[in-house]
Amino acid sequence: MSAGRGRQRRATGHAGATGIDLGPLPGLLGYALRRAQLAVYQDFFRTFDKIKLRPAQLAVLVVVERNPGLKQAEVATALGIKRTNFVVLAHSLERRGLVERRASAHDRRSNALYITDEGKALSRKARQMLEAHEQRFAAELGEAEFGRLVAMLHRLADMEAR
Amino acid sequence: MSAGRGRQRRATGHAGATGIDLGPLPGLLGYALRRAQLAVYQDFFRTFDKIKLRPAQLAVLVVVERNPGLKQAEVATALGIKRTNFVVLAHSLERRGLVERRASAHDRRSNALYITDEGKALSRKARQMLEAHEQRFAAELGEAEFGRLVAMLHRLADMEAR
DNA sequence: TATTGTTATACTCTATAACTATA
DNA sequence: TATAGTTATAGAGTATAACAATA
Repeated sequence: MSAGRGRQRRATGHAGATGIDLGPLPGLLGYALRRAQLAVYQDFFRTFDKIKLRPAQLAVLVVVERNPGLKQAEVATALGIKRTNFVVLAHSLERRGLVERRASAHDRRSNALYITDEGKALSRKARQMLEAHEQRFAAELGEAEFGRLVAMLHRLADMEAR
Repeated sequence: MSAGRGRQRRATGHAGATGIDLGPLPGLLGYALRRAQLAVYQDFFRTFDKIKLRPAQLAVLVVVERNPGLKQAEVATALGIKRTNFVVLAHSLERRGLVERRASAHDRRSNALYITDEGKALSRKARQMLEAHEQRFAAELGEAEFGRLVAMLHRLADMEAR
């Protein structure tokens, strides 16, 4: 019996060593994602503490640098941020002189975003930190596996909902 | 020239199709993790809306079921939750009659946690939903790749900090 | 003294409603 | 009417400090 019993995914015995039975949790994608996300973000915060950049701030800086003149709403939706929450984010970067908001000429409702020279300088610094940050994880898995991991994550993120 | 130029990781062109240049973001582990985490959690919320269980609540239920009599602090640290934040979490499960808190006999400071019959019944329902939830993503990647993904995530999570 | 559970508190992230000024 | 930016607000998740009861 017990022929085609299907999926198993038993406790992978990953970590903790608390002796506590986590049951199916270690085999669950969401649980593994949360643990990895936590570790990677921790490393991000440690790495970028020197220049006080949070992940979302860095993402905005990068997008604005590569796409000068975008409207706030465009940057926001490109990054999956609600435009209402984007306001304070853009404000924080503007206050620090990293990004400029200019009222658009042909549509005076919208703010066009531009990176400043100071923003570009910080972006250069950030790129090096980013490289070191990424490299720590890429080295753990090897470049090839690392690439496959990132690709798989995007594939899951891009799945049709429903 | 350009011989050993090292890491590249250019835009993977994953999604969005907004025409906006995201630069290095799609190649970044943290960015990919955030996108995948979001998608998987969205699916979790949709799936478990019927029984109104959040990820952390389910995790506690599972751990308490498999390890009857654990102290609050033990469950909390096993799941990477601060004991101070665990209080409301345990309370929410107790109010719903899924879990019981009994004062420990030999250490009257601590609460021992036990799953109730109602909790067990919900846990059974949850297991089926969990199976469906997981299967959606496992089917997208295939079981083998899915397993490798989860293993890689735990490996990153278990890396030495520093 | 140290630990367990607890309260209070604060900060971030995310989400919704409603306003304003433009279009 | 619809859209861009904004404000206010509320809910989670996570963090620290401080306290009472107990060890």
